[in-house]
Amino acid sequence: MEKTYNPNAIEQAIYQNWEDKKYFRPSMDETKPAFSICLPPPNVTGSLHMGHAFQQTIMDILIRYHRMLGDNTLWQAGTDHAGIATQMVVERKIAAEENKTRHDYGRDAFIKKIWEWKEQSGGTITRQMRRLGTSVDWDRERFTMDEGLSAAVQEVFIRLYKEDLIYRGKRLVNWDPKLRTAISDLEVENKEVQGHMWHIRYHLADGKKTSEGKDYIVVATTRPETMLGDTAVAVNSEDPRYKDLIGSNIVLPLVNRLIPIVGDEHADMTKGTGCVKITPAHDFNDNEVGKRHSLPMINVLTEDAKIRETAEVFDTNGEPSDAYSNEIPAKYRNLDRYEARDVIVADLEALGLLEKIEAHTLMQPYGDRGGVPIEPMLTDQWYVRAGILAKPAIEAVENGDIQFVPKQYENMYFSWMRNIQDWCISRQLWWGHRIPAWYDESGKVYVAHNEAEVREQNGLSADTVLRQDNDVLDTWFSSGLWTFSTLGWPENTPELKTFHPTSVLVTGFDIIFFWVARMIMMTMHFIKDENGKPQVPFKTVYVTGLIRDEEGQKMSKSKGNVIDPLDMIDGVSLEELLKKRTGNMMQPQKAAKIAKRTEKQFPNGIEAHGTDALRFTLTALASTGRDINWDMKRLEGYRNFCNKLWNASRYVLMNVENRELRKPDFADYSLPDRYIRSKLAACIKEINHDFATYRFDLAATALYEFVWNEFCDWYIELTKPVLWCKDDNSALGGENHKNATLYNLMDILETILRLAHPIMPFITEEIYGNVAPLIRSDFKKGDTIMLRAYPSDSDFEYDETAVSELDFIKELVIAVRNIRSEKNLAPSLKLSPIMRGEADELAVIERNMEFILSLANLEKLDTKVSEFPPAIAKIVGHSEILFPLSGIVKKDEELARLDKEIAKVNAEIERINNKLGNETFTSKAPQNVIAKEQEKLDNYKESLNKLLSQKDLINKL
RNA sequence: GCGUCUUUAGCUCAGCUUGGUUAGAGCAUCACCUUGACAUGGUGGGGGUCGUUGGUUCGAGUCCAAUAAGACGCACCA
Repeated sequence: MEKTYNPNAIEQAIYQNWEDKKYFRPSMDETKPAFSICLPPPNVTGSLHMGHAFQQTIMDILIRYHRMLGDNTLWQAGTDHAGIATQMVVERKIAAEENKTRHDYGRDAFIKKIWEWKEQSGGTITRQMRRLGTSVDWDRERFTMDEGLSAAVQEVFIRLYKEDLIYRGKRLVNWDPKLRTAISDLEVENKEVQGHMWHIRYHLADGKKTSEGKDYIVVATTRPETMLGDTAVAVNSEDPRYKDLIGSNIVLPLVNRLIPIVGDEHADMTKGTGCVKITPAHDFNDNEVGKRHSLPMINVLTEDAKIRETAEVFDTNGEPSDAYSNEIPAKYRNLDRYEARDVIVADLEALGLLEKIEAHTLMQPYGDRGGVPIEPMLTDQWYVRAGILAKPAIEAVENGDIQFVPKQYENMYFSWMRNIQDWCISRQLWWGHRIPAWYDESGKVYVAHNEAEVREQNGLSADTVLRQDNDVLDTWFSSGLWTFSTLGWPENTPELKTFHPTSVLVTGFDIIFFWVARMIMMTMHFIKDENGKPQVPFKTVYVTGLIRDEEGQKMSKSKGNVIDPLDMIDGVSLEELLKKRTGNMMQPQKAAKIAKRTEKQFPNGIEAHGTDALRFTLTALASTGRDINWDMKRLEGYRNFCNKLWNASRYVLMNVENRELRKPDFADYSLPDRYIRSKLAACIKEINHDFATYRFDLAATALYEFVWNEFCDWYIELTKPVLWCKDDNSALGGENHKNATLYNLMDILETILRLAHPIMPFITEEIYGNVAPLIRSDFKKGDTIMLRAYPSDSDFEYDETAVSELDFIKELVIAVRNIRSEKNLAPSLKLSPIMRGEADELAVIERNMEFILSLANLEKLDTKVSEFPPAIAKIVGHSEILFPLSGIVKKDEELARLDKEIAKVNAEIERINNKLGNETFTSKAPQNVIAKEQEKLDNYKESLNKLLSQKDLINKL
């Protein structure tokens, strides 16, 4: 093995080997429990970010752990087709390269172009996943537009339609005028913007007056251009100012449309003027008001949010209507919505109808893809009746069939599911699953698998003209089927039977509504067990926090604070990092600031740390449900940990070189041998428990603590006196002892590697290849650690006596080191202290003398002295270690040290005395607590006595 | 407005479920040490009135209430 750990040199070759050998496939051993995870399919246009790295690390730990437990383990992976995102990527590409739009191509040719792009560039993220070491079954990789998955999507659509759970209707949707498609309210991002509130006078018709004698009322709006579509003004029915006007009419300015005043609870007497203009075709609240009062709806906007040539007038049910003229004043036609706003405001002002303009801060909805304000728009769309599907989905979480970790996310789930709205599933895009619906010339709709089936099922002749719906389905519609469509549904495959329901879903909380909720609804509707009971898609939902930057800010391209996980693995130069962060920006004016901050934070770029260090860091920070503020220093620390493990392994291997190990007699194990076996037993138990309870952070800490603080700091040091012992007749000497300790070193190391493998797959595999063949006869060169058994509680025994004896010896060694440091004694100086104390403790010392002399660097440690010279003393256990060093040490200094110790012990004694003297404590506290306090008190008193007599002794010098 | 979460050492975080040693870890910091696995190292040290206030209790970092600051979700936004 190389002297220094160099992850770059090992990781990629190891992964290639794993993948070539198909180790990631499930065993398909039906006698073993099945364990399966579906990877939340990343967007095919995406690249790996810290959130992916985090979640995939967690998933890979679970998968590797269960695979090593012997479970029949499947990690199902793939990508989704990301309708809008992918279409935009390819549109930009053809615009840049060929100066063409998708319309120049035409639908079929454009879709072909997207497939070409997908073949070439769609694999970025899956290539990156391999660098993380993810053990997904690549042979089963799926894409939501695959033939099989598309068949599932079509089948689901048709069945839901036949069950009347899908319908088509003219409804108000969130419309992205840039992308010219409906988007879901979850793709809408509300941003605070500075706007205005315009107060506009609407004159009353027929000479009516308000109670104050005015011939107009005032409405306030932030979107004056929508007034072209007003079909009423609402006032509250209780409002004394206006209730008498209900039923009378308004003359809508600029348009001269006669519209009614209606009484509706939506109008809040305490807000604004109390009068609200009602535009049912362009506002969600107004739309509700319109329905309550059967108001017509007038659409005045085109699909790119310009004022129309002529308005579309519908009745309250969305049927074309001639209740109002469709004319729009000529000067506003074809103006963009914001131009129209300016012109309309100016015209109102000119007419003296603009009462006032106020500055107003409002939350404006933006499309998160297109980046422009969305517009509520009246369009024909397809909907899923989500309320009906939500019911069993809510129950599944209520009754514990599905559990969220951490639990508080269940509240978020419930609050969303209990107010669920019908789900608009149609999108006006070309890339996606085209809706399997056909229309005849009269507009009648037919739903079936294909046009031929439509004709056959409905007895339509060959010359009946049919045209297919132009729209495609929301990407989430297909990813909502992910857990079962990837397993082969609607075919009844063995995989579906074995791996469904899946075991755990690992995802970010931001996706609970988008995806988790829909997956639960869809799965429970379509997948039933042999008793007809709806199956859940997964039993546990593990929700991760967000990875933020070191200041707690969200990582985003626009903030320029993104750290690419691969840059932490491979390293990156400052130049390269600056290029990544400031190149190709939406807001180039921020580039200078970002560059400055980046230069300050990473003056030398980012060093390579390797995948294992990155994974370990993510694991150590994964306490449940908390956001993580990323800390480079922690990554460095865990890279050092990898190096530590690497070098400890080198030490072990160097010592077993050219040596045949044999399983030792138990009697030949040294005290440290038995001690480390006990600590390992505890560590194994802890880590198994932590994995079972999703406390990956605790598992990582336990491993770190054991490897560094027990194995390296103490045990390895304690093997040196045995391995270097020249005297075959000493207590530690001889071939049997050497063999036992070496075997034990290998035994422990081999187990550590298996224990650590799910978290740090590469370094453990690399070292294991060198270690296992020397000690495990069932492991052949070229085998993998991946498929070895995970360490279990029963592999090692916990020996309490060994632990307490070695703890005592550690305490003794630390006491010597302490004195050296306090008294500024050179580490090379060989000391010869003496012991005074209890027979039991002295016996332990005698039995392990060579370990103590070696670790504490002592000439000798006399336990059989009866006359004690003046000395510096330290309390160890119930004994004292004495350093007869009066010549070197100043009397005053030593007295001061003792006084400090005495004061400390006295403070403790007083504290406990107070406690025990408190009658309410002794009468109410449980016996064992009191006994514990009493024991502590006795120990402190014993220490105090020793310190006092020591002080006496020094004083007499 | 409603709800959830967070607040512990200079920094990043455990500990709170189930109240009971002197509140822990990594990094940073200080001193010493190039000893034959490792300077990406070793040894020893310093550093915290656990956001604030009140309550319950013999006893509160831990339970309860209020409050402050921050994050997030939902609703509202004429």
